[in-house]
Amino acid sequence: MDPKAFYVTTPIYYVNDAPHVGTAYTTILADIVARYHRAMGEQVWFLTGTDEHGQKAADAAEKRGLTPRAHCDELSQRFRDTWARLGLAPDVFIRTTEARHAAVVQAVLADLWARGEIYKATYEGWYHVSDEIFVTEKEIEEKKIDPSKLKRISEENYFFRMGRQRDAIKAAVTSGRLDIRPESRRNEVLGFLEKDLGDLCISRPKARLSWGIELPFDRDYVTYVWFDALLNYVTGAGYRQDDAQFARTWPADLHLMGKDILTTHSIYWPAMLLAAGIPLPKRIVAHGWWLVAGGKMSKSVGNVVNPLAYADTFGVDALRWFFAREMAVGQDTEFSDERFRARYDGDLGNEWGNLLSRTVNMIGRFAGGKLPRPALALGGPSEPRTVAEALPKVVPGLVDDVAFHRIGEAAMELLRAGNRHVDVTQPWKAAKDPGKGPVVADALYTLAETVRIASALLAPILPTKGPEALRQLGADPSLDLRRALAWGVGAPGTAVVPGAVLFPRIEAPKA
RNA sequence: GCCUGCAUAGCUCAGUGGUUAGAGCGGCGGCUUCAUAAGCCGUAGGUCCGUGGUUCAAAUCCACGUGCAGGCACCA
Repeated sequence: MDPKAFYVTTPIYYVNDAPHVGTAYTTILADIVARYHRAMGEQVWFLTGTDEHGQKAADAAEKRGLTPRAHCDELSQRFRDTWARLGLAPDVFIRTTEARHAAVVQAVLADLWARGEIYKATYEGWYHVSDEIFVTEKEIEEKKIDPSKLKRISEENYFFRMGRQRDAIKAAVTSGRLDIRPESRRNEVLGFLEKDLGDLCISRPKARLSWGIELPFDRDYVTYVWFDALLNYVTGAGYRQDDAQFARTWPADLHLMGKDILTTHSIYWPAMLLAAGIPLPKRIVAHGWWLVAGGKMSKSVGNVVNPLAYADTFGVDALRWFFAREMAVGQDTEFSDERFRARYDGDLGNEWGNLLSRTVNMIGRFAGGKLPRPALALGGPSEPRTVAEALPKVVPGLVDDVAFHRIGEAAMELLRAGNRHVDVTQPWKAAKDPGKGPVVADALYTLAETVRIASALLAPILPTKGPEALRQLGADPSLDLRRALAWGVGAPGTAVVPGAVLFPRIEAPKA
């Protein structure tokens, strides 16, 4: 049997929101996760996609004079185009409007209905007549809705017995079988589970909303959001379509998402899976928001960051680096032009790109363009070597923790040690002294290994620039990361390939 | 209203009882030229939110207060 693949997901994004910094961040994060696991020799299955049913999509389509299908085709394509532009390579881009997904949703619903996990009941509440939606008392108060627009009505609907699953979910979270991170979010979920867990309304009468997946046991209704959207994670893994694929993909190893939809994923989704008899995902990680000037980005304030503009100006790799390096997953973090430039110029240009330049150049000038054979074994002891040799022990754990800011910091620490080593050894001076050939060889070998290892380590975050740096050093970009991290892999005699400056200074004033 | 978390250098943060509290960035001074006006060295800068307590010893544990963030308050 094929080995289990590492299965990482983003949420499927609602088509009526255009791709923005939040969705771009989540998707890039998932791509980085996928690349690290691939770099370490694992099979990977990376899913993203679009959520396309529901009132907003139907309304928007009607306004444009399009069928919902045509409207969604167009908006879904916008996400695909954006991800392609950002160089993201999901293994599957799922759409909730795919026929195979409807089949999965209906099969699960039919099964739950047959086993009494779904029942019909009456919902009574305030209905907003012109908006054609039910509103809560909280919403009425907060949005100061005009009472004359509200009507008290009751409606028959179908409910999923979510409350039954409370203890099982709690047990899964407490035991760590369902690992929710960061810990503060896990506590939040456990707090939520302390109280009674209600059942979940999962339907809408077609008379009110027809753009959805029909309930298999009542053709007058479609299912509402939860089963429709969440089951994509199993559809995309081959559930009820390809048993072999499902077996090597599910359970998901990592559901990534913004903190806004944590409850949905850590309560509703596990409840659905438990009721359906499908194993739970292993881990849920909720990340924070990108803030601007200390506050949330908002369209009305006009302070929304367009990540594509940064990718266009500085390159996709630079955007990925900023996302990975600047935000500790789980915390809110500020996105500013100043910080972006500091990361680009400081980390990428000065520490990494510049060290690559000076190393390749010195090998060209003082070693005939080939990686010299060190006099001392592996170039002798040195600070960069000490730093590098600690990496294999910590990197896998950092990947597992989705702690890419720490991986970035570790790479920078290595590069800083490399830059110091240049000053300590001063190869350009030693090269003038015929008796110091061994010193030059050791220094240049040490520097080349330093940059090679840092570049290999960073390649999953910067999938263009990392391999480019490795090629300039004559190293193999396809080498397994665990192997590439080993000091001494660089073979004496390897020709360096001087190339373009890795991160040229960009003078554009604003992205 | 209830619950949780956080509060450390100008900025972002590390530091979960034990010598003069650390890093990166930024500031200031110097050195250097292999390199992308890059690099290196040195240096300044902190009542570790406040008050009280536990302890031989507290940024670190406890209580209260203040501030900020978040969750819940029967959101189909």
